Amino acid sequence: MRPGRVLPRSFYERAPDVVARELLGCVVEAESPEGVVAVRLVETEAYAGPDDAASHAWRGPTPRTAVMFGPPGRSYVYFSYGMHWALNLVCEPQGRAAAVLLRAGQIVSGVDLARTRRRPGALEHRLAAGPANLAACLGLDGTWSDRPVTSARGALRVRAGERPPTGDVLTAARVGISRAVDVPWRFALADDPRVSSPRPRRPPG
DNA sequence: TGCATGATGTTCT
DNA sequence: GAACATCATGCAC
Repeated sequence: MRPGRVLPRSFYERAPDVVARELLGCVVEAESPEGVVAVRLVETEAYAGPDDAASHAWRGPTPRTAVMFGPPGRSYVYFSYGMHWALNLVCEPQGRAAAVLLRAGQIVSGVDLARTRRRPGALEHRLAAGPANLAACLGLDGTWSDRPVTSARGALRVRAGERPPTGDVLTAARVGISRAVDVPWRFALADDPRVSSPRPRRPPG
């Protein structure tokens, strides 16, 4: 796969559902002293600001969520359930909170390193299935939060990928939340085994 | 194949 | 004190 250009800040300066959908097929790269792991995204979710009851930013900025209110094109890495990290990309102009949660992807580079960070015998299509697994493959923790992802020289960056056909993008309700459960802001590539469960279905028609 | 459960820190009520 | 943008395991069917 020919590596695409690093996505510019303007890409993220839009509504989170638009960014989430267009991120499918793009490649996230995390570079550390151990090496580089690259993941082609197959599943994302959009989260908005104070209007979205499922969003961390719903009740306004806190020390944890301040990043979401900052400039777009930066990382928001949060710790959840006492043991997992998850990677988000901040969207919308500065002052408006929104982010895209990266839920699952295909390892396209650094598979061995990713497997070392997960489980020795892990199957490829399970390595980065789920937001915590994805972050683990990339070797992320809280120190990776609030970093730009728009610089080709940065340790964390996102490259343009092959745009999937519109008919291959599934839309569904978000997973693992208890508020605003009907908002269809989960996006995934159809028929990709790495999409975390429950698998979304093709829209009717 | 599918559900109940434990691990465990940060945030909010 | 409870909830939470989770995952792997174990056991029932």
